[in-house]
Amino acid sequence: MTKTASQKKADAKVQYDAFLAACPSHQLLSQVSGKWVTLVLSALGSGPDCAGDPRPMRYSELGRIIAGVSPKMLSQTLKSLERDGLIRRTATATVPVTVTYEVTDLGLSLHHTVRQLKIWSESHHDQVAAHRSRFDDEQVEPATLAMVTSRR
Amino acid sequence: MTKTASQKKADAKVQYDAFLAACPSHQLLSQVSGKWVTLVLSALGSGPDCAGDPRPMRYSELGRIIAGVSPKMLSQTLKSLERDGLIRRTATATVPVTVTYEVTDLGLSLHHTVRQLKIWSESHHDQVAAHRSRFDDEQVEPATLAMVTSRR
DNA sequence: CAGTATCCACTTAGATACTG
DNA sequence: CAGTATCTAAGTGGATACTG
Repeated sequence: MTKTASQKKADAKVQYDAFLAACPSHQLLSQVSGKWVTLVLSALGSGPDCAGDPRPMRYSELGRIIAGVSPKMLSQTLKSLERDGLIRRTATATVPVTVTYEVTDLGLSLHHTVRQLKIWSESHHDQVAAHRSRFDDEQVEPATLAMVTSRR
Repeated sequence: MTKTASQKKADAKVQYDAFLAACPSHQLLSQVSGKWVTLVLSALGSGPDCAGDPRPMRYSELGRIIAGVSPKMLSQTLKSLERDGLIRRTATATVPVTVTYEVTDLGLSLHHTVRQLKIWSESHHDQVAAHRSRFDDEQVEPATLAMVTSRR
């Protein structure tokens, strides 16, 4: 039995998904674009004020600085960063236990790379916003006309 | 009536979400990390083989090159990129109509910035993978012990 | 203090069918 | 050719309560 067109398509998709999943840059991108990853990385990499030097911080300190993060997301984010060797976790056996996190050299180098993206976005933000509002204005015109004529 | 603790917390969260939503670099990051954005951008910015020069391409050509993309996601991605001024859409009134897309200067500059990230990920991929497998091995040890003892 | 466990709501993407 | 419309499935984040 020969393959149908939809089977071939499905095969191609699987191949492609495998490729995407194996692609290092896509892995990185989806990792880095997690809602809290960059916040943790920049807190740890640039200090609490995001403008200083790298400094180890405790779990609860991160939770305080990164407003709105839930314990779940914080530990999830920290764990995945630690897993990838971007941050280092240190537990000291006091009572209660003290845990600190700090960026590794690897994490710091990623942080610097991501900063470049940040710089791009800040310096081109105006242009993007301008394009966006102009685009939206153009799109709305026909729609509003339709709305006005159809309304009542 | 004074605010309860949970109300204050909710307020803080709203404030924070508004801040995040307004933050240009986070907007960019979530935009760029969309599954198809980088693929479209690199197809348009580096040609079909991802190693050439920028060249205008047609809707169906993009659909063919970017394996696995549905028409819905392709047009959605193209539209948002056009909205932000990163690509330009040109329709020629032939029968049937011909539409081409090409990167703008703005889009090209973003493409180059993202390439830096790609380069980072490719040159550090080994390190990350090494950390990851070592981390996973360490974590599995106690779990396997539990599994072995509990199994049957 | 430093998390884990659970449940729920919501966004997103994919398949599919249809249109100017 | 170049899309749009609709429905559904799945992954993700959030709130909350609990634990060593």
